[in-house]
Amino acid sequence: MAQAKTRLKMAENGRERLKKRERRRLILLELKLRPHVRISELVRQFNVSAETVRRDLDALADDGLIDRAHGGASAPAQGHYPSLDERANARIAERERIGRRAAGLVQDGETLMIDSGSTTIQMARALAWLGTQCTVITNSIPVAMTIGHGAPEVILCPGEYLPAESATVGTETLEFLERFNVDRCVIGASGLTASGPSETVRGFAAVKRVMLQRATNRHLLIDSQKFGHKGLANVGELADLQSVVVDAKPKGDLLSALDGADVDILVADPA
Amino acid sequence: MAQAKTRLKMAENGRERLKKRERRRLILLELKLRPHVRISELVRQFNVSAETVRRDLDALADDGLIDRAHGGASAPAQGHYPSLDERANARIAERERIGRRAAGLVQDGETLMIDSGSTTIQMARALAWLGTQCTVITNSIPVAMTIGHGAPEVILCPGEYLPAESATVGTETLEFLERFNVDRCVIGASGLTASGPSETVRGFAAVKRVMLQRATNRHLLIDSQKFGHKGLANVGELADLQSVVVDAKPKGDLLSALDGADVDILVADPA
DNA sequence: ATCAGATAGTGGGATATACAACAAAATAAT
DNA sequence: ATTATTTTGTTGTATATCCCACTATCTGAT
Repeated sequence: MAQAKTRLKMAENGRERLKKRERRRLILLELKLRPHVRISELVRQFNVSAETVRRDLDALADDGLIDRAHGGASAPAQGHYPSLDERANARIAERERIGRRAAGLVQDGETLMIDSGSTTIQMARALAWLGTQCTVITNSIPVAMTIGHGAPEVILCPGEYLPAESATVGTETLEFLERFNVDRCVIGASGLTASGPSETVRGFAAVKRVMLQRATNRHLLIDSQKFGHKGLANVGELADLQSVVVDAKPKGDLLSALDGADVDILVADPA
Repeated sequence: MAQAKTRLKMAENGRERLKKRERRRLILLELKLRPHVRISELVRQFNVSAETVRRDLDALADDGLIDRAHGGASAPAQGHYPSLDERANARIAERERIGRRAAGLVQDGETLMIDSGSTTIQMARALAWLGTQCTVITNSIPVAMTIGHGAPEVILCPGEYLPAESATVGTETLEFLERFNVDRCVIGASGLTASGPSETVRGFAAVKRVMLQRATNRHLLIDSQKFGHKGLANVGELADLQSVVVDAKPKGDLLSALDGADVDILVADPA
């Protein structure tokens, strides 16, 4: 009969489609939670043909919202990391060396604070790999998750969650850290000059400062590419550090300043 | 000549293999940076056969270090929840309905506590999608990360990090929660009977209890499959709840007990 | 040096996915 | 109601991946 007239009242807010939109919304939502979805999964989930899902994924990929893969799609690289060309790979290798060197400093039974940052994550991996029996306090979720799979115990700091950095910051973080005294702290930085380490993300400088205050041994992990570079906020002075762990020995001003401040320079073993 | 004996001393600490290990280490490294790698990429990168890469990926997947996909592999869902086998997939639809229903209860400007668990993650997704302007306190890292991409502000609880559940527990968590008073709390549970909700994971029951104490409105999100099931530790009584959000209305004992305790039963809209 | 175990490569058949063109169905517009 | 447009499903073929068994190579140990 003529009952088709009583259809949904969609015309109001525009000429947009519904089913397609809904599917694609769910796909994006799914990829916020899991890094990868397969076409075959989505076919079952939506009860549509594989071609339809394929078209959805292609459309979303064209908009740059997802990364397409054979048989599925994944969330766009979360952190804005440089693609894996030669130099990026090389730098990762150096950070890993730094991390491994720093992890070697940690003894069984120690307590330590670990800062957020890509270099400290590498150290966390090394620490998990070594299986050092220690207790780690961190405001970095990747560090917590990495170490969580290894032997050490992990305590996560509270605070406001920063999605871009996957870490917590703010007064809650600072207050929490101030309740502890640890054997060691390990921090990263955006830059290192003769006047000390500095950081671009503003809330992070305060976290690093508190960690430095609360630890007996204080280490800065930093890539040699950051020598001479200056971030927005100063973390502290060189004298606040006990040692810097680097992939290459600094030169000139920075070297003499480090020597003058009595900071140990630990160069990671090559390869 | 016979000088091959003086080969590289790669194996640092023991009788472990080298080439295979190195490849797999690099694969894991790659997946820390990007969410997905394809077998064809790795074949080019390592100059090995596809079959070898496939074996690497299968081995890593067996160890739970990566998620396998057709043609490649992806990083394990940051904080891997109980694996999503066929049945888990089927229940996702219902959990999402529950989550959406619960998210609809939240008004702009409210403060709320959200528990850990797969159902509450679904609610977090709905909340992020709705863009409700609220402040969320949670001990669940997936919840924090999901909401972090949306409008709401997120405060993460401190505490001991449980890798299996990707959440924090312990006295630090409880103390932290006790410092707040919120408009709403949303908890999950392993089971629900006439004597109240219960939980299997050890430290979680205490967290849920504190959340219930600190909130004006108290909601339990639970899948109808868990009706009648009983976990290890009791979270509280039915009377501690203000409402339960479910995908299907309970029956029998449970229904009358809920009515008797004056608990609202909110059934999620189908489809 | 020889041998045993582990590791990597090769080939073939089975399966899954990609791609393109077209048909069917649903929806919007007239 | 009819047409136009969009969306989805289907079919067929090409390509990629998977899986299995087997062979070749490497490594470490006796």
